Amino acid sequence: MKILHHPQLADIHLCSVLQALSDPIRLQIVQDIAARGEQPCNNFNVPVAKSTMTHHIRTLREAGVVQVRVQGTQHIVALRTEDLQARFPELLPVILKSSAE
Amino acid sequence: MKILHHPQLADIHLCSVLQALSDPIRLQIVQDIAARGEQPCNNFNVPVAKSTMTHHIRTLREAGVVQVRVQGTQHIVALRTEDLQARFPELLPVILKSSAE
DNA sequence: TCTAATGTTCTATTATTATAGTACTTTCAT
DNA sequence: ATGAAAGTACTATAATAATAGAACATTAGA
Repeated sequence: MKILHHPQLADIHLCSVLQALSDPIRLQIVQDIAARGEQPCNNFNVPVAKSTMTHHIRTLREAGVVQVRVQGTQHIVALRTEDLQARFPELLPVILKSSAE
Repeated sequence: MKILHHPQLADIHLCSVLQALSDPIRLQIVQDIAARGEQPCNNFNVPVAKSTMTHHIRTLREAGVVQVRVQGTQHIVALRTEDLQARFPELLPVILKSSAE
C-alpha cells in the first residue's frame, strides 16, 4: 500500500492553506466535505478528469487541509478540522462561511 | 491622472481574495498595513523590484483587498477593512491573526 | 525650468499550476 | 483467475503568475 504524506501540524503554513483554498474546484471540494462529511474522491461533483482530481486532492493534502485514508480501492478524504483549528483558529470556519453564498 | 480601478463590494470574490493573500510577499504587505496603517508603496520592506511591487499592489487592489489613493508622486495603500468585513465577516482579522506568528 | 522621487508600462523570462489522456496498480467481488 | 472499480503515475500542454530591467510619466521642490 502507498504511503500518503501528510504534513505535521507545525509544518502547515498559512500561505499554502490559502493557496490550496484559492482554487474554485478545491474550495468546492472542501465545502462539500464540510457539508456532507468525509467522502471518496469519486463522490465529489466537480467537472474535472480523474487525474485532475488526483492533483487537487494531493494539493489539499500536502497543504494540510485534508486527511486521506485508504479504504479498499477508495481514498476517503476528510477535513483536518481540529488540526486546522489548532494551528489557525477560526480560519477554516470563517472561509467556509464566506464561501457559502 | 491615472484612474485606478477598484472592484465594488459585490464584485469581490473569495477565491480572488484568498489567491491575493496566498503570496508571502503580499501577505507581508497586508500585515504591514494592518500593523502600521496606510503607507506608500516604497515604504514596504519587501525584497522585490519596483515593477514587481507594482504587480503585487495591483493584484491586491484588483482582488479588493486594498484601496490605493494617489497623493503627489506617491500611491498610498490602505486596507479595505470595512468592505472586507461587510463581504466576508472576520476573514481578514482571522487571516491576520493566523499570519502573526 | 531642471531634477529627484515615485511609480507605471512594456517586454521578457522563468516557474508554477490546472488540465487531461494513457497506461499502470491495487483491491474487491464474481 | 478475471474483470471492474478507484485512483495514481507519467507525460504533455496551455494558462497564469512572479520576477525584474529599461524606458517613460507625473509631481514636488529647489
